[in-house]
Amino acid sequence: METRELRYFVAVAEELHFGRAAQRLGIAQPPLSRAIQQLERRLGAVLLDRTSRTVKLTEAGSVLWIEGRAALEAVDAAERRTRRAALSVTGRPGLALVTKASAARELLARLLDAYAAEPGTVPVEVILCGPGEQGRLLREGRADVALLHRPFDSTAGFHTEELSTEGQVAVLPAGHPLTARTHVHMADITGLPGLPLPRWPDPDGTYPPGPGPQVRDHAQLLQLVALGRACAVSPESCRAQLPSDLAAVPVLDAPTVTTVIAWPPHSRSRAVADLVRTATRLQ
Amino acid sequence: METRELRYFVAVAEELHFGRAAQRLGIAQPPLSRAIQQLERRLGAVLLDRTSRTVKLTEAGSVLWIEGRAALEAVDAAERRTRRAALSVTGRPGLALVTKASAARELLARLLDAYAAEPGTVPVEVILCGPGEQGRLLREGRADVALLHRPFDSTAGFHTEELSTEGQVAVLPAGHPLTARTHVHMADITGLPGLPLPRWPDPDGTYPPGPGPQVRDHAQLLQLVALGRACAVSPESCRAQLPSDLAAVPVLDAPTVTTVIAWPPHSRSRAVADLVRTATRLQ
DNA sequence: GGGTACCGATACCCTCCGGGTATTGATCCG
DNA sequence: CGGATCAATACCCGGAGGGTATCGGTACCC
Repeated sequence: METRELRYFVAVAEELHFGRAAQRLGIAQPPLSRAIQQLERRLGAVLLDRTSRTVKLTEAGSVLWIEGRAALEAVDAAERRTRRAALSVTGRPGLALVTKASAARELLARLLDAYAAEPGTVPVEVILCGPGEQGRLLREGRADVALLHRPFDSTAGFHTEELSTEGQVAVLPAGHPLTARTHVHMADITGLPGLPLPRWPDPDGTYPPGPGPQVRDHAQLLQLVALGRACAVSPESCRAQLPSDLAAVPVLDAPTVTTVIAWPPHSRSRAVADLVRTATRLQ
Repeated sequence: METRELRYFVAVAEELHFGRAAQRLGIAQPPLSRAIQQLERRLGAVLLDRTSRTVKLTEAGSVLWIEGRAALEAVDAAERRTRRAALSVTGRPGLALVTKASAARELLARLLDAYAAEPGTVPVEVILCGPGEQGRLLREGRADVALLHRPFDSTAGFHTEELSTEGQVAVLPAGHPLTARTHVHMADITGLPGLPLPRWPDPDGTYPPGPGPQVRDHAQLLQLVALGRACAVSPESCRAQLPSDLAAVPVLDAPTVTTVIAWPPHSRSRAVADLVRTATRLQ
């Protein structure tokens, strides 16, 4: 199977319309129809149920859609990583590390310092992204390693090593009655009048229904808490970045957050291995 | 990047010889040279250092070799799974489960029974393979789910759920002095005169150096123990399959063995999800 | 040191595959 | 019934991909 055929099929599977799919691919409709027919013949499988009015995926078509998308991602990742590796000979970055913009600031700093101090290391490019995007960047080959936070981020199909675990704290406006307590429980903060927990976007970018304001990153979150419009539950380490108008109280029964370093399972690069080793020896 | 180009490059990267690679690919050498040049031009990266006598991988070439192989595996897996999904409409198997020939016999039986009893299930084809091969079969798309045993099998880049954990026992010829003991430690059995621990093959099929006989599967192992040529450390559940001329003694400090069910991380199939759910609820 | 074997690159030709335009045929809708 | 929509078919063309012959450079050997 050629990647061209796969791209064609994925386009049709997503548009469920040959004309639109062809347009999206930048080709005419007839060659697209032919390519799909040929693919079906070669696979010995009907991928699409089509009348002259509608196009639907068959069982086999659904499988090829999911599996094919993953395969195309792998091909693109291979291409991107190769390009980056080629640049690193002449140009700068040898390794790209991705993490959430708002997390693990101190851990990351220590990691980069420790790694840079090792002999034979390469420059590390740090990519900061929004929550939940690390996995995608890693899969797409835009990064070589990631710092993830369980259970928030999925460790989807990567190798991981645990780096540190921490409890969580409730982040509240300074002066809120609860800030006088030495600790709270989840039950204490889930139903606070006027201070709902915010909603984070799903992986597809939409927000789950519910009360609470929509947030996209940690800065927005803190802003909302400062404004007295929400309260939040965050990993303990966020305390270091907390402005003076916010206060934090440990939440005893909130799930523990584990920071892990993750990388693609087949990675054989010496640089990735070194960085992971450095990270696990940090503590 | 087309899979054809990738296959060509991987062949050259593995042979380090254009002639042999071309032969392996079933084409002539000149078109292969051209294809690689074209790939290098498109990527803007030198992949191979070549003189008229030798061919070596560059840094970027190594990256593309590793990443490209993984990508090709993903493409092949997509193709195979699609073919199987198409067959399952007309023909038999809807789901392929792979496990070691010698392990989890009882657990597997219970799982298959429980799954078959659920509504809306599909036929499950059971594939038995040698130790350490499950991951490969899963990656290649020859199977949809696998039963693995940590820490022996790598859970490489899959999603997993733990099913059960068990201790390990030393398997010895019946009548051996140690069989009188209620338990032993690793130290008791590592240096037994005439009863070395056998050697298992590495993933590449070669055996690590050392004393101990070479074994490829559990049957060979038991055979060797029965012959008084080796002793073994195996998961407790193997006791049920132990012939009368062998005896088992718990090893207190041997690593615990965890049976996990594993599947490709992007799998969206209802059948896989059902099977996993059934498995986790087994206990 | 020249001859030779080896090996990747180049030159050149040819075929067929992938893409384009024009049209058909089927289905739904007013 | 007529028009609109959409996938399939018919037909043509250009170029990408493959083959053969040959070149040019390097190591080896008598």
